[in-house]
Amino acid sequence: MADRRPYRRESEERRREDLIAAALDLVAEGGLHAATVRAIAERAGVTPGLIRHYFTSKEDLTRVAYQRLMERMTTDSAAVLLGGPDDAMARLANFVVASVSPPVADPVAVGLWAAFVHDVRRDAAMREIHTANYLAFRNMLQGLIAALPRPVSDAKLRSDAIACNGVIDGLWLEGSILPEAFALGEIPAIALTSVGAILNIDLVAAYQPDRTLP
Amino acid sequence: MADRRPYRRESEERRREDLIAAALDLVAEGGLHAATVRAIAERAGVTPGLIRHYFTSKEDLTRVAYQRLMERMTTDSAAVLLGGPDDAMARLANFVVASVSPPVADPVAVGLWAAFVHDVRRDAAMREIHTANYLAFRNMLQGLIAALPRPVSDAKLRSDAIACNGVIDGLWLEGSILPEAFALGEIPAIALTSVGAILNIDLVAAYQPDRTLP
DNA sequence: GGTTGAATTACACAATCGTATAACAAGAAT
DNA sequence: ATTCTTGTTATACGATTGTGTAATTCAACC
Repeated sequence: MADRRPYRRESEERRREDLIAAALDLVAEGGLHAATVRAIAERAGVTPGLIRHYFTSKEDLTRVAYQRLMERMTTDSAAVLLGGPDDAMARLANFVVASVSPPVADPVAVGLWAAFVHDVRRDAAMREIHTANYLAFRNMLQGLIAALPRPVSDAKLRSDAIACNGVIDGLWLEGSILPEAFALGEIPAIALTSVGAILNIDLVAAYQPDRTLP
Repeated sequence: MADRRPYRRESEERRREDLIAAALDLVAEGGLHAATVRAIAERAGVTPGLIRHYFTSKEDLTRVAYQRLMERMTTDSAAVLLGGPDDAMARLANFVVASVSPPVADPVAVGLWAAFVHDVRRDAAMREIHTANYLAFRNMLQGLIAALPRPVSDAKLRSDAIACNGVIDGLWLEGSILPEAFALGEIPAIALTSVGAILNIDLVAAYQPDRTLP
């Protein structure tokens, strides 16, 4: 008998995590069609058969990977809130800037996200994942807006959140797809001005960049 | 010998157009991976081999199809300007609404557009097509903004255009991907309010819906 | 320290992919 | 009518796809 490939047993969580990460890496690099079962397995350091041991199908893996991606993007945007200033306007300003700056705004991230858009339209499970994460992000934004010292109706609060989310998403998209079309810091500055204009507050003045770094 | 499939000879333009349309249809329906050479040929009513007669490769066909798609989207947005009102604010308002309404804003169109995003990042020719069409749209918007009766600097004009384009794109995206998450007419209304807030004008009042229809 | 269960590898299979090349046939030219 | 050009079909090929199943080997358990 020829020598069989040696291997180590790992926990289910670890293996699933590795496979998900490998899948996302490959989609980011080469699009959905580059994330083949064999390529994912190789990237994760296992053999192709193992994928079907942890996921019922490739479609299953795809769904889980998308969920992980969306989680990560929301988390990265929210990270700036931890340890930041307490002032409501400053918190909102920091959140807005973080949402259109790396690592959230990033060419690779956009390509990654776009790869799943069609599946979201077509697959009900994917759409559910998308809706939940989209609303989570928007509600987080709405919470920040609601904390501002200005009285508004619930209806206005909702449309303000949708509008601000729109600017953020749009600028995130354009700045990420065509980074060379904008000057350094131009997109974050425009984001602050626009969101401020929509909410009728001076967000630019409220912005407090992270000073923990030298 | 068995009967060979009968066929008619067509002009080069007609055949190329049919193949491009078939490719876009299939991408819209089933994503990039559904647009195989065989499926495109069948949809266009020809046999697979003919594709390689009109396009040097499938990649070639893909690029041409993307160019056609982008053209169509810009054209659809601009169509509302023809035969519309002369007032600068009304023209801008109508353009904004058209950009976030069907047929520009549409689940199929978004899926279609997203399918190409990754290729845009990776392929230089695709990126060139994207940049040209993105700037064409933004410049059209900037022209409408510049026509407003308000004095602004060139720099402000540019950032205003980028900001307004951002809101439009973001709302276009969200409204198209999750149409059921918004009330009828909610997205256009928010678009008018937001763009108006950014430019500090009352766009809602300026909006003049098409009255040529009964 | 065997024994056992399950994680992992290995292999096979049918389907489908893009591409290359040769055979045919439709319609214009002569 | 016959020839010629070339648009079009037909067919083949190797590579790659997702998946199903059997063979193995690791690591925990008694």
